[in-house]
Amino acid sequence: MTTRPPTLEEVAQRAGVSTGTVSRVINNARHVSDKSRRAVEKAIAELGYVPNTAARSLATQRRGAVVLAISSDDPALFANLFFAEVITGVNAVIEETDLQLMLVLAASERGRSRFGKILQSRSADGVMLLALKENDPLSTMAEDSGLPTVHGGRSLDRTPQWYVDADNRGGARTAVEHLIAAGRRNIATITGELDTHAGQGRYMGYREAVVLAGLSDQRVAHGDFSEASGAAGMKLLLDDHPDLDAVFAASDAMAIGALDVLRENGKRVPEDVAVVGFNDVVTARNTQPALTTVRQPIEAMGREMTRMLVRLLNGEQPTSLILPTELVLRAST
Amino acid sequence: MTTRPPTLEEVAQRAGVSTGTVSRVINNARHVSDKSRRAVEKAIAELGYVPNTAARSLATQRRGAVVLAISSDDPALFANLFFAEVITGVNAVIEETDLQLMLVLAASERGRSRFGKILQSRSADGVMLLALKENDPLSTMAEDSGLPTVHGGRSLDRTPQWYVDADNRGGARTAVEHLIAAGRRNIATITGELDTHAGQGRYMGYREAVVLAGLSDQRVAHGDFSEASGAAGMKLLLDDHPDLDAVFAASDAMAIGALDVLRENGKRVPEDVAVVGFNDVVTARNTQPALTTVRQPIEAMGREMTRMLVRLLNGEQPTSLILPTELVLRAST
DNA sequence: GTGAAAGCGCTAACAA
DNA sequence: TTGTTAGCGCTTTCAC
Repeated sequence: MTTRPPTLEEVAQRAGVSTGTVSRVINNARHVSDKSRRAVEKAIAELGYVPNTAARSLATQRRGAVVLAISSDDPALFANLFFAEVITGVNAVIEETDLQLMLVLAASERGRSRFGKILQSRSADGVMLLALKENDPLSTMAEDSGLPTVHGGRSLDRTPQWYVDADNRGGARTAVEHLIAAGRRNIATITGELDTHAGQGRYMGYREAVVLAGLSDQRVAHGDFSEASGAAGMKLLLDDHPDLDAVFAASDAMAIGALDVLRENGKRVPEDVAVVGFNDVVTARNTQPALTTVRQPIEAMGREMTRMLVRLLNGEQPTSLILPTELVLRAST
Repeated sequence: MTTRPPTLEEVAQRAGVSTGTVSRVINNARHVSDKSRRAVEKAIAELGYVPNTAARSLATQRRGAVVLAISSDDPALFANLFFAEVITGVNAVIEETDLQLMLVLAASERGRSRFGKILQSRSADGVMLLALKENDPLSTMAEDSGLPTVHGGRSLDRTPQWYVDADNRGGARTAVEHLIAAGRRNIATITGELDTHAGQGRYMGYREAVVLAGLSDQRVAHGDFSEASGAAGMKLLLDDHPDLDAVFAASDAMAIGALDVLRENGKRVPEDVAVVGFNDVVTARNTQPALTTVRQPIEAMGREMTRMLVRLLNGEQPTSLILPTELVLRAST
């Protein structure tokens, strides 16, 4: 059944021209007469010719593929949603090109070494890296490989040359300013991991907003983005600052944990305490009450990362990007 | 900077053997003396040699890659979660092999034609298909291509040769039997789209359970898996069968819609009406009350699909699989 | 057990 | 504008 696909040479014979001409038509180079072009196109259509990608790669030294590497040890749900959205964005741009998308989930040691192999064997022309953790080994590997690399997000230690990130700081600031505008004065925050750029940025955004408004920035609990840490943080805050009237949580998961604790402690949301989260994953809509949150342009990040990489592959100079976030108002504020 | 990677020939020179021998070592064929083998391995290590995949593909006529194609027009959230989990499972098995994973999200016409190109140009050795819709064009394309193809899920019209599916019928039956065991007698269902295998199977499971218990299977509303259709279905059921004391919804989203309507109508869950969903996506845990649901082994589906494809590529005969589901008990029943 | 050499299907440089 | 041909880096016969 599986009959060998036609080769370029067969197309040439059928069209009555040389392989060089066929190749020129396919890669639509100049210097081809209309006559030959038409003959070749006819032959291609008749034979159902499709170029052999391996042969082409070997000849051109280009792979026609890019890899999206995701390094995730994170709590499954958030990470899943996040990467699904990123992939959707990436795919949208990839579809407009002739590139193919290779996916590497490099959580394990094994995954990392596979990623290394791909880089070394030049199986891909470029890489997009979604390193949700700091100091990710993948980042160094990609750099060492010399392949064009675009990062999603930044680390604290060093800013990659090409990256797309969400405006964590601005988003947090806007969220807290919203609380202030709504008349809240004793605003607390539950931070994410402060050794991440996102965690740091969101904390800075909080401080900026409260300090600029002449309010105290001392109502702080430190979490790690997880629901449990949000609950724990909320308990601490309630103990230490019983006067608080608003909480900005650096993730929706933490906000959800905080909501639970507030409910247990008989605090009404938003009457007694307003709550804002960050992310807008599914859950935000289904909490009680629905959670006001800062929406990140996750799909757009995927799109822009891909556009950036494509530019890089074309030899153009792209610009790193910080994408704006959006405050989504719901019942919790 | 980007210096050309070492070739097999260079390894051969360094090791003082022929390229043939190096190749034999790399593909660990027999007929290599320990001496040569060691020399070659040393040279490989020293040079940091990694085979050029394009050249290898050209020579072997194998691509060393499989494609996971997802055809999704579905409501973003569920589809995202679903495919993220599948991908995780797929990746886990892929990591154990030398295969590379290509991802094609073929929602648009463009995506479909890209998929076709991949098949025709033999850029992949096999394909995994996650066609969330029935009668998906991708399915036909894959079949026509003659490439080994494994399906996730089945369609109603025809059962693919190789597939992995969840036990929709059994899961539904178990869920409803649970309701019966809990003393419910007037059990309703909100079905999913009945032109899908999953929708049909879950409906059948419901009927099986109630009929076998000597109860009525007439409390039925038809939905389309979406939250809105769940709400609509629940309204109809409440009108037509005010005596109902339990609802089995064929998706969590519909269950959530149903919960809202029940609340609006002053029905207590689970006191007045017990509710069971199907799927166990994130939201299920955060509903009020938390939703009892049938959990599908989504990640396992990804894993098993991949194992099946790998077997096919190895020329073995796999067996199509129906994976068991699990009832997750929470507060809503 | 090993080496030599003929491809795999395409591109690109050079000649014509 | 077109044809010819030498690779691209690997695998795999076939001799030895």
